Amino acid sequence: MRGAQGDLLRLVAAGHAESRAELARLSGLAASSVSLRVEELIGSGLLVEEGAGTSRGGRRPRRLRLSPSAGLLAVADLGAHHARLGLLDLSGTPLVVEERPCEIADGPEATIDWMAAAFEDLLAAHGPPGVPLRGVGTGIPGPVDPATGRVVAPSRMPGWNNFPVAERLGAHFDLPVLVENDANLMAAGEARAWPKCETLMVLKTGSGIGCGVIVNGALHRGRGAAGDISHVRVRSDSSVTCSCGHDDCLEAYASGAALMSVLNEQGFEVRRPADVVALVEDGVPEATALVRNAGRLIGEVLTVLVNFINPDAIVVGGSLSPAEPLIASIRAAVYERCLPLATRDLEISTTRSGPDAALLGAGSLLLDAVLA
Amino acid sequence: MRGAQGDLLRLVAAGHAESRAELARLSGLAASSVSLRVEELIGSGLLVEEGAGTSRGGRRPRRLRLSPSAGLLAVADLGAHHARLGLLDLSGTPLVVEERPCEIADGPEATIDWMAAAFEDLLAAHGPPGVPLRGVGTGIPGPVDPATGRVVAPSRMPGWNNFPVAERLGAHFDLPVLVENDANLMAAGEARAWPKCETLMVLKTGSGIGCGVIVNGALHRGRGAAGDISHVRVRSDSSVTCSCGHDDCLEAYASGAALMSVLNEQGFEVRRPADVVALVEDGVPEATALVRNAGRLIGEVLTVLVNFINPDAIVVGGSLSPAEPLIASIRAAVYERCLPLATRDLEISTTRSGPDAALLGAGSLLLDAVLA
DNA sequence: CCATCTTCCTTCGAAATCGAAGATAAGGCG
DNA sequence: CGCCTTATCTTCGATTTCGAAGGAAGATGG
Repeated sequence: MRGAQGDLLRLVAAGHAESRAELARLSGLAASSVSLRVEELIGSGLLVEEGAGTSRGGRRPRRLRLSPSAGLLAVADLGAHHARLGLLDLSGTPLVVEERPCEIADGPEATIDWMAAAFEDLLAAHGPPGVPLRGVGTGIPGPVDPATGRVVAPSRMPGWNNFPVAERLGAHFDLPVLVENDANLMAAGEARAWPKCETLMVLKTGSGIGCGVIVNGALHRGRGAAGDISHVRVRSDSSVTCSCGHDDCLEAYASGAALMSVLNEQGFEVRRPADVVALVEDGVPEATALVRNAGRLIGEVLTVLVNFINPDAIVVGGSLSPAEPLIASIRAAVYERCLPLATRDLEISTTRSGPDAALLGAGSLLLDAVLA
Repeated sequence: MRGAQGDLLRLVAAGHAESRAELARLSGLAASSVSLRVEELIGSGLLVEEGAGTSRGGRRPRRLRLSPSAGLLAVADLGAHHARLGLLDLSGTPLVVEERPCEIADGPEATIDWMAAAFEDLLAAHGPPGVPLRGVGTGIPGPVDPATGRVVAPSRMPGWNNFPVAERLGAHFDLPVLVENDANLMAAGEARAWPKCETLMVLKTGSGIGCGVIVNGALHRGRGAAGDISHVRVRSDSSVTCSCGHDDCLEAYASGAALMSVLNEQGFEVRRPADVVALVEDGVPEATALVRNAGRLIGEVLTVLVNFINPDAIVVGGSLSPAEPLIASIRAAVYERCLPLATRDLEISTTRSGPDAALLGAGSLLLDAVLA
């Protein structure tokens, strides 16, 4: 969408503006120009006027929304053994979300082709007739080079190194394509739920430990690995060699995989990070102690980062995040050791967007490409 | 300066554009509009056309510069016992820079009033007649709340806590006033010398350890303390309690003050960080070992941050930075332990802007306020 | 030396944007 | 209920910006 119209559409779609007046304030355009463009957008069927908003002391705003028939986005979040798939409208509202089994170890060609078929499937089953698909996107559990859309040196994705994911996915759909690290997508999704926070750290605690960073309201990608904290050296009595070849990486002590391996050795049967959470909720002391120690280690790493970028909030998500002791010990470590100025208004809490955060984030980022 | 004209002026002043064509490319305006505005700016005496630039295969650009008579900026960089003072033109080029003794421990009122007098002094001696002062700014060796221009909980500035520096300085000059942490100013100054780097970490190694962060080309302030790494816990055999009350802060091992105190105990006479550098250059093994250890500790802290924000470059400045072993051991630690993706094109080197980096940074930031 | 290409800059009618004024639609208050 | 205040949205003439076309000045290459 060209020029001013695209800007307005983006503001509405992203949820930043709901009325002509808000659009004028946020876009910097004159109110009269906004009205003209909005009429055009309504005329072309992309926006709809829907009832009135609440008054702020004067005339009530006429609420604007993206037309449900403006288009659809198909998004996915790949995990090691499952994929979450969803269909969103252009304002990022999910029409349908499903989780399906999917082995990432089957390699990139098979996985991506499977994903494309699943998207077609969802469209046929849940896509309103006549509404066009406008973009596709997926999250990848490994580093992604933002420039090329290739996976770069992933640690747990055999066969994917340097594979041009965006290209392959684009071959199925002649549309804007987004390929992004899963923690980054999660961060982008959470960012919409924390509108007052300009700087945000979003932690994904599952089998691995991922982290996405929002600086100044925008996802910070760096060279594609920004937010990676899993191979930070932690202070520890023992000494463990991580898969990356270095000693005492955070991941080797505090990731879901590390916790599971210890618990399995101790005779518990855990297969997924959620099983660890279940043990903690059942009050199994070994599990609780382990999780608490993981939180302490993660928190100690975060102290450095909190002093450094002064985030407005730290959001903890991922399959391990429901474990209360985890977030409690993260909080304790951060509040104890960070500078007062950095923690004064710092909020540390669990996800506001829930398990679909990454899908919502994919929608949010895709929007920019679709309405460019 | 209102609207489009201000944007163009800023681009020229910041050194991003030198011709109408470049302005058109960078501002997003049409070439014809740029020409119109530039004519107006030349007419009002703010811009001057000065010779021709070098051809890039076609007609040579007509080079634009800020008029030397467009205005002056008075800037300072406060240290514990000295202040650097300078007069810049609006393009950030220094007319004069001086270092004068100044005790920050004399308290804020005395220091700021002294600074105002020194500015008047410089203007009288070096300010071209008829050229107006357009803004004043200063760097402070402690945290500054960007919103209020107050000093917040400084560690080595008795009597300054919560003092409204910007307000007091503004009472002397009815002009835009900038008050900013000194490491942040240094970062802003270096950023101009690293135009291809979007993300930059600038380390100030002197009596203390400061760090400024440039993300996406802009200074990241966070809550005012962003970049603070001096109170990060380091791995160490012994145990030292820092002035902040915690154990084993980086500052307690690797700051110039810490090195000086150890060397003094060993019978060397060192009064300033530069004396430490001199010992190292004289090949005194005790000093070299100490500096190398400091570099290693700093480097280990940086590994976390490099993995996290993936900077394009790390710039080391400050009075300790001429010591070769310091930067060498920082490099060693970072390259050894960071992710390959993060270090692939990472440059780690000493300052490009030299000792005036902070003054140049103050000019750069002040410009935004002056041309707003 | 001359044709051709590239880049830089200007000209001028068309289109978009602005902003002041006013119309419209609420809530608050005596 | 009338009147004031606040806020939203529209109308319309003035201003700014755009973009296509072309002129200016130099590079390139026979």
